[in-house]
Amino acid sequence: MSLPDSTQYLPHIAYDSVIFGFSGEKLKILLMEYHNTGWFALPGGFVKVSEPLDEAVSRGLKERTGLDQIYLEQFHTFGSLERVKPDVMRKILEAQHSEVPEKHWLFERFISVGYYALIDYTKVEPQPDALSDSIDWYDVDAVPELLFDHNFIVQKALEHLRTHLDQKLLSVNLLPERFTMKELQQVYEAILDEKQNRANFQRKMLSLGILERHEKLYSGGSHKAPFLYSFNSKN
Amino acid sequence: MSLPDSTQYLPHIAYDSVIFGFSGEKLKILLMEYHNTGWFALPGGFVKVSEPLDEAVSRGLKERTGLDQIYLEQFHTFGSLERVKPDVMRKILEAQHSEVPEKHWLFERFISVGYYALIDYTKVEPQPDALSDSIDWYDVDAVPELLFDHNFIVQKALEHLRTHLDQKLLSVNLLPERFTMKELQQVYEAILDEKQNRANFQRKMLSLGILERHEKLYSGGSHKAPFLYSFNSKN
DNA sequence: AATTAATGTTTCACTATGAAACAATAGTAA
DNA sequence: TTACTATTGTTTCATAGTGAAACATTAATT
Repeated sequence: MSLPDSTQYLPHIAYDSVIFGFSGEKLKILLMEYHNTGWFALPGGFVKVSEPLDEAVSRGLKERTGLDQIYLEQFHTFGSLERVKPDVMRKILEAQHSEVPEKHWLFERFISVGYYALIDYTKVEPQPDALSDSIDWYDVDAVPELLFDHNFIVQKALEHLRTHLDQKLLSVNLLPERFTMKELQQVYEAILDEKQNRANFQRKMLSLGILERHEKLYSGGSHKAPFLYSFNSKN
Repeated sequence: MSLPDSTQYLPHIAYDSVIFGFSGEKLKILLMEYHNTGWFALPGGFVKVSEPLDEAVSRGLKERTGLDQIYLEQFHTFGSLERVKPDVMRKILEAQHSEVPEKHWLFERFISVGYYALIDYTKVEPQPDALSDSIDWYDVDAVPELLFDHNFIVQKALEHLRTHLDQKLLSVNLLPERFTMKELQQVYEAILDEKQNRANFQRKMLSLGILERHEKLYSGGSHKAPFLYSFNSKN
């Protein structure tokens, strides 16, 4: 495999994406592990010379998750000098390329635009990219040490997600088409990292007028069966 | 005057700043007018090769306003293709340089990071930069047509400011050290673009526990004198 | 001393919210 | 059939917050 071509991409500009999913219990993010290094990092990429920034991120996300039409939000752009670590980048390339030149555009300074994505965990088959061994889900409360400033980026993404959870009804994107009230509450609790009162949560959600109630879900348990809901597409 | 040097700055990366001030009645922003073109744009600039992004913006702001230690917030990064207009950039340069080369780094595609600043209107003597004739205050509800996507950038900055007004107590930065409750209310009304109820506004502000009450301000009017307040520095 | 205009405060109805109790129900077991 | 259990759906009640209006205070003027 050859090194990425410097003429195809804008130099100095990258993006990193924090891809959130909900396992049914915990909030998780996708992390990559680089070949032969044991190093973890966020999935990211570069912007083609004639490609909108947003589209570059969508493209990368599609490659990594197979999903199209994902909920994507830009939250911050990272441009400190501490994040510049050409040696690390060199080691990553050397771990799988026999011939790495002295100078290369990937060793220069990058300013990175942070995006987060919310996806239906059940629909994804994570795909590693050329540089990485594996890509997998990790609990947000057990993220390993990441390269560059990526732990900081994850933290910022979480903050942004929390503060905008309500106004944007973000939970839509983390659940399957139909879900129970309990599942919805669990998403909220996972994101906000705090318990919600069951009765009040239900009242609040129903009062928003964005939920449509469907048939009951008979799970086989010896207790009342919950209704299934979907988000009202009119909103 | 010579053209800016391509080796000194990161190519393809710019910033634009929406600088808000409060006149005592209206919310205003600083706009530049380019030499010999009649064109208006946001003040912006480029990032030096070894300079943190945030610092580049602070530096530009200091040059434009003379102020240090300004409240600055990054709100969005703009990377569409529509914003790429090399012809416009060429005309701006040609309007004051006799010799403009066919190729120049300023004519290439730029991704721009948007910041907004909140400053004390009374403390500023706006300073034009090399490319601009003048820099002046304009009411946010009467912004002229701007170059590139700058009208869109202003709109996004306003949205961000509005949604974060309360949580970050942003009004601090738009007022002088001591101010009346009425002035504080006027800042809120100017930013939110809607009237606030006087009694409730006062109650809410006082209940936050962030205001310190000082002596009264005797303006000479034949009516009760208002107290002066300052923001409690403990917060 | 009366008047005026702006500011400071209180009241009251109404809504929102947190905690708890109550009601309904799908399955299990007697 | 009938109790029993676990979970979900709903109601109640006390409390806090909010919007609109009225009331109270006061600096200057007449």
